Amino acid sequence: MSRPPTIKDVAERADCGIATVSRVLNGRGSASAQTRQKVFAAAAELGFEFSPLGRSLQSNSTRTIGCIVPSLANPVFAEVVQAAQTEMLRQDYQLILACSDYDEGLETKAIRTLLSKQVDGLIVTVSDAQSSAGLDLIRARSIPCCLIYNRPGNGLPSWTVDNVGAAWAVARAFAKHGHVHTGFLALRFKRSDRSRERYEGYVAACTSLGMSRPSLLEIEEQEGNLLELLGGLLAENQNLTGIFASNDYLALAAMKTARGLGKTVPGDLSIVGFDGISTGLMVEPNLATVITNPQAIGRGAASTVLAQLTGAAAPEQPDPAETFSFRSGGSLASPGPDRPDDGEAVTPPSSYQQPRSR
Amino acid sequence: MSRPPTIKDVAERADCGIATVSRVLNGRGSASAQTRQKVFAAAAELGFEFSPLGRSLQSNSTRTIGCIVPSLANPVFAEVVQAAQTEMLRQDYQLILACSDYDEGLETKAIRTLLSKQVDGLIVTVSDAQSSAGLDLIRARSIPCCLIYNRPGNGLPSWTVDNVGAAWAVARAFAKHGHVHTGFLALRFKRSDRSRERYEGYVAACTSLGMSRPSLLEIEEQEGNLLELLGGLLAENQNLTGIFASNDYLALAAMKTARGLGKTVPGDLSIVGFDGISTGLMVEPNLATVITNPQAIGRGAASTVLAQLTGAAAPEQPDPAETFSFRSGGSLASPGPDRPDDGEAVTPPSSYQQPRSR
DNA sequence: GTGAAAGCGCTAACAA
DNA sequence: TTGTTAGCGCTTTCAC
Repeated sequence: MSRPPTIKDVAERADCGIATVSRVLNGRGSASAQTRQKVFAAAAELGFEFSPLGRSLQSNSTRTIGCIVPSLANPVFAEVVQAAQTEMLRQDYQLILACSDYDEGLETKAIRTLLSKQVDGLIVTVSDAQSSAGLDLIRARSIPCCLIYNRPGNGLPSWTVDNVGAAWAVARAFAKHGHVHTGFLALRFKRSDRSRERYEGYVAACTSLGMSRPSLLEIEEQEGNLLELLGGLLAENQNLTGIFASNDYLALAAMKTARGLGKTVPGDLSIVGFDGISTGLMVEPNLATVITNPQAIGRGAASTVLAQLTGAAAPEQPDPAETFSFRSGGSLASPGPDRPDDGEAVTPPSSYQQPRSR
Repeated sequence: MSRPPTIKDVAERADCGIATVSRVLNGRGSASAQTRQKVFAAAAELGFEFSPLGRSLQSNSTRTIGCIVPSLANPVFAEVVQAAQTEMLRQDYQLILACSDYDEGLETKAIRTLLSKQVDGLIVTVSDAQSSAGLDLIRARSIPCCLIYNRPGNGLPSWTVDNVGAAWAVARAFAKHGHVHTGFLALRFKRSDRSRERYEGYVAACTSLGMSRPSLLEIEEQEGNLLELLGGLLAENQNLTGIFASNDYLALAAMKTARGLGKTVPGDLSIVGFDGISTGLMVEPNLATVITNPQAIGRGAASTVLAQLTGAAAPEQPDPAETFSFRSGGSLASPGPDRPDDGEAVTPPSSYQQPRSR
């Protein structure tokens, strides 16, 4: 099979000029019924398709959107990316993916690379939206861009979760169950402004609600020995009756670790996660957590960028209160002797929430 | 900020021809030291970068690889994609992602789209490599392509897991523990040749090992009510003492469901998964499973495609026996009264296996 | 209604 | 050593 036919081949076969082919096939300008016929026939016979390359060079647009997330190993980002990709495809845009591995340097490098690749827009999560060199590059080129999971700002829109509101919901849940001394468990705290936002919101909420200031249980890096590190942390913080983990995976790990230390969950230690990944429902007891909707975020961010490109109206973002809902679960109960949770949701489920599928 | 400078701008500023700029900046051909100096200076001052578009049009290559997987919601694919992306980036290639959602039609459509986008190569998982229309398109254009998780064949290489070997390992583990009546649990069985391969291998192994022919517990589709569907299946198959699930997520769901039916795991029902996702270690009891290495597969597939592009030697694939290892766990024990597993691995861990990170 | 021609940014062949 | 030129596939004036 030789190389794909070009507009020239079609013109030759239809016995007309290339401009005519372009016009006919693009439905622009005029052409006699007969010419149209011939051109369509020729194109069909040759199996002709426009080369996006020639077009891009000409139009200076690639119908391509760059997407940068820290890691697909985090199912939340995996879902976001997939949803974004699906939405772009609907509008005939392609998604170029890059992972920053939670590294600010790689982040900036990836942005630079994608920009030089002439992407028409970007969807990005950075570790710190306020101080990101990469975002500066984007703004300098004034290319459509939408953040995800970052705080909006500096002129860039963002689809995210109301971290502070969610942290308050968690604090209220702990308070309601009579917890006083709780901790906030985070991985790579320094590299994630969303994690910090959750923490700060949580601190504010706890103190406001009359609980003691939550301890910060921080895990720096690698996780080969995540369980060991966690074991150390939990052992050092025996006074805590509850832990709010900055994501579900950590929460599950904490449950596991607590068990390993001979503690019962929720009897000796209550645990609440964040994200609402479906595995949280597979464990015993069920994981209490903050449910978010990565699909809506991915779809929304994609629409936002595409809207800027096409001049369409930007999609409306949901009310912050609708960006999450609290799910109670067996992992949260009153401290002391085991007592099952009453199952009452603190935040009512909203229509924004949708069943997860895989 | 105006549009990025072109080679012409540089030539003007360096007071020379555009060809000279091209030569100097690309390090091809010769140029006097002085000219070189001027060109470099001009390029630097202008912040010039080659436009990949012009280059592509010229060279007929986009430095872009398409990647199609069923879904990123499956952490195995998420890891594969990320690993592939990382490897491509190392060689300055971009990764365009598309998800087929386990739909053969979308699969073909995605392949068609990416081909028309002029990707230089493809990394693909199809639902059935033997009968895929999309793969035919790829072969027709003779574009470098590497399958993942599919059986190699029809001239296309594939990085995958030795599904049959792994199924045998699982069967041997069940046999060793004295199980006779077991079942194979699969989701979307019809749409996944890898799932079928695991099943067929498992059937062969069980019968060879003197166990009864395993039942096929099949779940068609959606999972909104996955747990309910599973409940039904398990209830209908009370005679089984063991279940081999075609992936870990299903395995975890089965554990949950079994508990819901008042069964103990592994006392009343032993469960073995497939994939080795890290969450399997967070549950109680630990999930016995087949550990695979998606990262190696993603990296390998990427290298394989890139090698074809650059003419480098294709990376060597690991011995099939090294593509997986069996991990024993608390979810597998002898049927009857609870008896803890002895923890002995059936397949020795190999250097091919690496710690998962997220 | 239609085609010739310029030009998008680049590389490579060919002259000079 | 260097510049000129001809495309790569396409869109878009602008004459005809």
